[in-house]
Amino acid sequence: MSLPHAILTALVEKPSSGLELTRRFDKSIGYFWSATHQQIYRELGKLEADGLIRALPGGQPARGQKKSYEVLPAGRDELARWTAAPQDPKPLRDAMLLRLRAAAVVGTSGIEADLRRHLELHERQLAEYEEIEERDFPPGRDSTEDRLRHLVLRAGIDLETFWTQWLRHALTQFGELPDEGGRT
Amino acid sequence: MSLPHAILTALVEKPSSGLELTRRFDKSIGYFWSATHQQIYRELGKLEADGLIRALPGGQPARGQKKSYEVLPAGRDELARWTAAPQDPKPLRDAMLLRLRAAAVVGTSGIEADLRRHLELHERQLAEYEEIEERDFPPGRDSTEDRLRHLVLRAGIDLETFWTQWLRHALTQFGELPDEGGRT
DNA sequence: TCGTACATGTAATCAGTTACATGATTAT
DNA sequence: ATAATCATGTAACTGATTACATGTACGA
Repeated sequence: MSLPHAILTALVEKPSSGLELTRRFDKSIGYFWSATHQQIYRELGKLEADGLIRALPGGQPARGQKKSYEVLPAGRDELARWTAAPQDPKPLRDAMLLRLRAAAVVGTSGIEADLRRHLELHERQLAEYEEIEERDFPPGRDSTEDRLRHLVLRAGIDLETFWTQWLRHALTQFGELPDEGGRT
Repeated sequence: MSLPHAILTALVEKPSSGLELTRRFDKSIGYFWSATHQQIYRELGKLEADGLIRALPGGQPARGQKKSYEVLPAGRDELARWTAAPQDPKPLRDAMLLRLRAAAVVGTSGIEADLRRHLELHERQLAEYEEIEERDFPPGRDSTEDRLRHLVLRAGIDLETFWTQWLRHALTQFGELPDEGGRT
């Protein structure tokens, strides 16, 4: 149940319309909690009905017209409550690891190309994160808020670093492997 | 759409009943693709209807009676097809990172205790993985199948190592932070 | 007036979770 | 007999994804 809180966080940072939120969920917050515009509009409706946010005054009408929201005190309270409440980490769920486990019994043919492709994708993501770090967190002077945001970005950087290293290591194994590991 | 393939992989490794699969999904395969018994029984029904698996001969009847399944050639083919097919990595979705981002705007009070708790949980998981590595992959002699399974376990170990390090780093930051970062 | 980008939404479907129901087997 | 455990399932709900629908504003 984190999507409403992701939206609240984004709206506290800056009041926005649905489409603006959608764009921000394509980067920034979306780097660790993605959402589509359909999810966002639905959730905005619920949050408004629950009295956690409201449409910015300036009476905008219906369809096709921009409608911006801001967080109400109740919304800020709910966000603070959720942030402090204990939550168990979700167990890992990764399809590539599953595919390698499957490859151990049905053969590895075909998977190597996709490992290479994933390596490229993770390298690209890592480069993007590192650009952001250079741009937004120059060495030396992080404010309190910046320090936390930097910490989150560091997690992204370190995770992408892990994946690129692990994928490179995986690919070295493939040079030594027969193309078919399964008993077909 | 990976659950059926996780089950196929488990059943190729060893024909099993629903409950046996459930137990194996609490460890082993479940370490990177978890599933509850409800999901598993539902999926076993679908896989049987689709002709990818079948109940082991020895005419078992209905409720309360054990019923084991094995993978049919069509199931093995489908698993090989899925393993080789390109799939995009799913974007990261992590509630703890979101909570820290939220903490940057509504204050950090309360979250530190949960960071410590997460650190303990990840340390425990890491220790468990390392035991498995020692027990199942002694240095030197990995077969082809073992090499792939070891690779997957390494990913688990390295990921847990990352989390423990990152959480420790995060906690050092908290010593220097005021309890309230938000403008209440 | 036509196409394109902006902007907000609905509907259907799918995957995962939670709560509950039912029967068989075994030990006390 | 009865309680605990093994074993298989149903039902309801929630969250996420995919496809589609509708309307506005603006430039060519």
